[in-house]
Amino acid sequence: MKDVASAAGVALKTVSRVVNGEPGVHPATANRVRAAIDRLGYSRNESARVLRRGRTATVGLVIEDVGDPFYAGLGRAVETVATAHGHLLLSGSSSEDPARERELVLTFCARRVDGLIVVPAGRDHSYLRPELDAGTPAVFADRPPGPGLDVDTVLADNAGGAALATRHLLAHGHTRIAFLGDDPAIFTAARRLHGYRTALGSLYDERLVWMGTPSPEPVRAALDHMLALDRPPTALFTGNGRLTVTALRALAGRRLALVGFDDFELSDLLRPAVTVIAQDPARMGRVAAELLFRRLSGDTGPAQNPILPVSLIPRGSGEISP
Amino acid sequence: MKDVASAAGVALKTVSRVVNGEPGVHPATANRVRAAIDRLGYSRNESARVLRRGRTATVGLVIEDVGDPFYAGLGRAVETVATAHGHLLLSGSSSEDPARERELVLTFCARRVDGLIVVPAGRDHSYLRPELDAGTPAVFADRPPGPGLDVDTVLADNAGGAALATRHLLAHGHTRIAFLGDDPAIFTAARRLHGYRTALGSLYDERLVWMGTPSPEPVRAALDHMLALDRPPTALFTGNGRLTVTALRALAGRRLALVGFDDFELSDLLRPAVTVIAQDPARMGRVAAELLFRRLSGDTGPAQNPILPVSLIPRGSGEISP
DNA sequence: TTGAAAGCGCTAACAT
DNA sequence: ATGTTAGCGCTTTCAA
Repeated sequence: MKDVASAAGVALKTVSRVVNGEPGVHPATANRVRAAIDRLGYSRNESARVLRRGRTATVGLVIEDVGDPFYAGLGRAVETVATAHGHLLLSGSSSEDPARERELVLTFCARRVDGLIVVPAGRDHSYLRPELDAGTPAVFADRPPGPGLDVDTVLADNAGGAALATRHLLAHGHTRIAFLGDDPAIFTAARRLHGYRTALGSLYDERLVWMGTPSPEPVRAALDHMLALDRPPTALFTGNGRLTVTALRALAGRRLALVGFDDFELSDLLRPAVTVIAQDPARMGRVAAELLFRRLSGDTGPAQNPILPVSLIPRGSGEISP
Repeated sequence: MKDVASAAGVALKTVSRVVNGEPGVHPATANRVRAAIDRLGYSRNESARVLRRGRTATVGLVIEDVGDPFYAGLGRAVETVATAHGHLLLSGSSSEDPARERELVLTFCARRVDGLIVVPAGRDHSYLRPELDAGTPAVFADRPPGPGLDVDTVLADNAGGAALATRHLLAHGHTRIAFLGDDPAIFTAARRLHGYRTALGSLYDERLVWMGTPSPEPVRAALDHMLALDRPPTALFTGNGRLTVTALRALAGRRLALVGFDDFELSDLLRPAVTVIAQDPARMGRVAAELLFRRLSGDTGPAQNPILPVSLIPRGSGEISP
C-alpha cells in the first residue's frame, strides 16, 4: 500500500480510501491510485486489515465429517449464506471426537472467526463460555450443546420423525417392528429411539432394539439374532442413512418392511424403493447460518431453538404387509 | 499478551516465548506465565501472529461443489493432510462458474493462504500468475489449468478409463455402444469421449453420442432418440456419476448393458448392480495436498503431473450380452 | 479533499 | 534467562 501511495503520489490513507471505496476522494486522484494498483499488482493484505478492524469476515463450521452427504449438504447451505453476507467459510471435521471438536473450535476462535456453527460431537461445551462472553456467537445444529450453554440451536424433529415412521409401519399391520440405531450417546439417536418407543407403546420389546456404531458386521449379527427369535420382526426402522444402507446389504433380499431415517440418493431406484423419513440438511444449514448472521448484526434477543419438520416419503419398502 | 505479562510480572517477550514453547525460559517463570494465562483466559491472536510472520497456516480449496460426494471426498482428504501439517482449510464452491472460481481464488490470496488447491471451472488462469510469482503455490486437481501455467496437476486417467469401459463392452459382444457425456467444454468429459472414440475405432457412430448438462429431460430425450434408430445401441457408457444415475432413471427397466464412469454409493445394491470405472477421490485429494506441502517446504523442482489410475469394477450391468 | 500519526497484537533481532 | 525496540500492513483519529 505504501508503494502504491508513492507510485500514485498520494498518502497512504488515500490509497486506503480508494481500496475501501470510502467517499471523499477526487475522481482523478482515485483513478491515479487505481492505475498504480493495477500496475503494481497490489492486493490488500486481509490479515493486516483483520488485525486492525477486529473482524475477520470469516465463519467457522465444525461438522462431523466434511465428506458425509448430510453434512456436506448442510455445509454447502452455510457457505451460500456466508457468501451472501460477504463472509468466508473455515471448516473442519470433528470425526465424532469431542477433543477434536474442541480443538477445532478453539483454533477457529484463535483465528478470530466472527461466529461459529457447530455440530457438536461432545456433551460438554464449557470451553466455549469464554469465547461466547468475548462476543463470538455460536449456533448449534443437528444436536444441542451441553448443559449451561444458552445458544441458538437448530434441530430436526427427531422424535416426531421416528414416531411417524413407527406409526406408518403399525398402520400397515406390523406389530413386531425392530429398531437399529446409532450409539445412544448421540443425541439424534436417543431422540429417535424415544420416538419409536413412544409410538410403539406396549408393543415395545427391547429384544428388537439394537444400537451401536453402524459397521456391517455387528448390524448383520444383530439382524440375524432378531430374525431367529420366536416372534421375529416383520418390519425394520433404521435410525440413520448409514444404518439403512448397512441393513439393506445385510438383509440381502429377505422380505422385511423397512423405513429409514434420512433420505439418500438412489433410494427410489432400489427394489423395493425405500420409504424414508426425510430431513432437509440444506435447510438446517441455511437456518443455522441465518441465525448466526442475525447475531452478528447485533441481535441480542433470547436464544432461538427452531425444530425443523421432517416428512415421510412412501416409496414401497415401508408399505409391505407382514 | 501485555496484560498477561504484567500479571505475571515479566516482559511481553517472555510471554511470547512461553506461548510458542520457545526454549530458554526458567520453568518457574514459565509456570507463573501459564498461571496468568489461565487466570486471564488469554488466547493468542492469530491475526497478529500471521501479520508478523507472513504465514497463515491456511490452505485454500476451490472445488466445484462442497456438497458433491466426489468433491466432498476429495476435500476430506485434503483436510486430513492439511491438519497433519498443522494447517487449516478455507474452502469454497465454484459452482462450475469461472468468475466465481477466480473470485474465490483471489479472495483466498488476499487472505494470504499459504497455498491453493483448485479444481478449475474456467480455462483461463492467467489471473493466478501474479500470485504464483509472489510465491503462493497452487496445485490443480481433476482438471488441468489453462495454457501458460506450469503448476503441479493431479489428474485421473480419464481417457484410459473410458477406453477400458468401452473395450469391456466390446468384449461382451456389443458393437453398438452409446456414450452420454457431460458438456465437452469440461476437460474430463472431453478426455472420456476421446478414450471411448479411440477404443471404438471404426465402430464409432456419432449418432450414438450425446453430450450436455446432465439434467433428466435432455438425457431421456437423447436415449429415446437413440433407441429409435435403425440399429439402436445395445450398450451404454455414461461419462460421469450423475449421468449414470440419470440414465438409470430414464432407462427404467429397459435391458441395456451399462458401464458408468465414477463409482457411487449403492451401485452394488441396484439390480442389476452397476459396473463402473472407479476413481479414488480421496487419493486425488491426498496426492494434491501432499504436492502442495512439498512446495510449501521449499521444493522448487519441475511441475509434477501424476495421472491416477482408475479401475473397472464388474458388478453385472456391464456384463449383459447384446 | 487529503494527510500525519498512532496503534491493532504479535514476533524478530538485538540487547542485557 | 530475560527484556527492549522496531515494525508486519492496515485503519482510525484527528488535523490541515
